[in-house]
Amino acid sequence: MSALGPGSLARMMELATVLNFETKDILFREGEQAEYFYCVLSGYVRLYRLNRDGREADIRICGSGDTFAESLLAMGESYHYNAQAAENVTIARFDLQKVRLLAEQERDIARAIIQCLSSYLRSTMDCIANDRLQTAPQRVAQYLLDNCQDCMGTVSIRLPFQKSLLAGKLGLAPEALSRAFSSLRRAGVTVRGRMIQINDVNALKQI
Amino acid sequence: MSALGPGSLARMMELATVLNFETKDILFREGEQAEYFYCVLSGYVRLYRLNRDGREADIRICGSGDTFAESLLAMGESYHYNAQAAENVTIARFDLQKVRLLAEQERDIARAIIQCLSSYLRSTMDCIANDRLQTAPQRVAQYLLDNCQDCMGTVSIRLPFQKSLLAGKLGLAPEALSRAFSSLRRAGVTVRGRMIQINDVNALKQI
DNA sequence: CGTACAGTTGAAGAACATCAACCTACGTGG
DNA sequence: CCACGTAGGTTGATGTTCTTCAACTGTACG
Repeated sequence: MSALGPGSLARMMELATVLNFETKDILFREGEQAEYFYCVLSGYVRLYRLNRDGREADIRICGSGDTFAESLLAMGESYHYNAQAAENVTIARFDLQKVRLLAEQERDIARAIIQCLSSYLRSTMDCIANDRLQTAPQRVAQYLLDNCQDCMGTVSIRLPFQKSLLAGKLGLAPEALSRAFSSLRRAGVTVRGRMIQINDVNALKQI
Repeated sequence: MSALGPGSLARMMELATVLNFETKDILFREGEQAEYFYCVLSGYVRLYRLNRDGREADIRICGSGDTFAESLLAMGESYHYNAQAAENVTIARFDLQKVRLLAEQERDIARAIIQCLSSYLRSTMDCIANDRLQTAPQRVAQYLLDNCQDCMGTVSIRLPFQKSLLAGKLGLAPEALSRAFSSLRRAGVTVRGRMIQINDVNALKQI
């Protein structure tokens, strides 16, 4: 949105419907007819898939400012994952068909879509590489490092969501995340609820 | 390309440089200044990342018609993975900066980029879900099913590349792929070199 | 004070990686 | 024509990593 000119911005805002969902509400399911794409305004939304046995795997955790199901602007008939509110959330919903038409007319909207898709493609590819290269403690260490701004000496971080959600985001069972945290204690990471203190950022980088 | 009008197509072709690489040649490395994006014309290109110990993990295997590094059209300064020829390949190379300008002018080029990014984003998200939900035999079974067209009764498939490349694509060590194939024998899958015979497609779907 | 939920810990097992040996198929040079 | 070397693939043995299940702990909230 921040990349749009005033005219396009206004026309996008006209198409937006703002909605609230409560924790664990399902926004849509895999296979459903896709009519909208979404932008998170507050809270977190979990995108996940099921296997035949009903086991769930998170694909992405969307926070405020993130969009999802945008890739259906180009191709879509139906959603290919489930979306669930991880907590009480506010989202903006856009009619896919109308945005498609708008993107044909307005260059800056098309450009914003390209930016957005590129950025998600990149982070999704990063996710594959991390899953395949890193162990659980390494993934957690990287998450912490990615989420501390200044990144020097001693830092404190507050997790923005539940640990079980972080576990899913990192492709781990909640127990594995817990064990990863406790194995990071020897690297100077102290966990108290959602507060995480890192004694030495450089030590963490060595993990 | 097939979605472009004649004018845009011609202007894109003007920007293309066709190049050949031999097996194991490196097209570019992670962190290098990005000047081009690529389209595979024949052969296969392996996109991969390294961890600190030098272990490699494949992110994507690109065959003919696939593009890569297109996400840099929106954002890029440098490549964020390595690209290596998995066999003798022919590729077309496009100057990123020039295509950026062209995409600003020509709507159909912007639309084609959106299509392309959407499709890769979708398949990359599928890859994450598969990695997290499926075991090695299941991934192999799904690969086989995805690559048999008619998909009824008995089918034969010829792998388009080496098994070690398939292993990397599926996020497995070569030994794990070999074991997965041998565990699929009881589901009626016979492997002889690159030829794979599936006795009963429906049985494979149950895996 | 009791209930519910998030998180931790322990024990067991599954799945995969790694290392090493071996087994082809193929091409080369004597 | 045969010995040899190489590269791709298989198989076995072993260890690591993570999942799963279960019991338990802490904490927030009515």
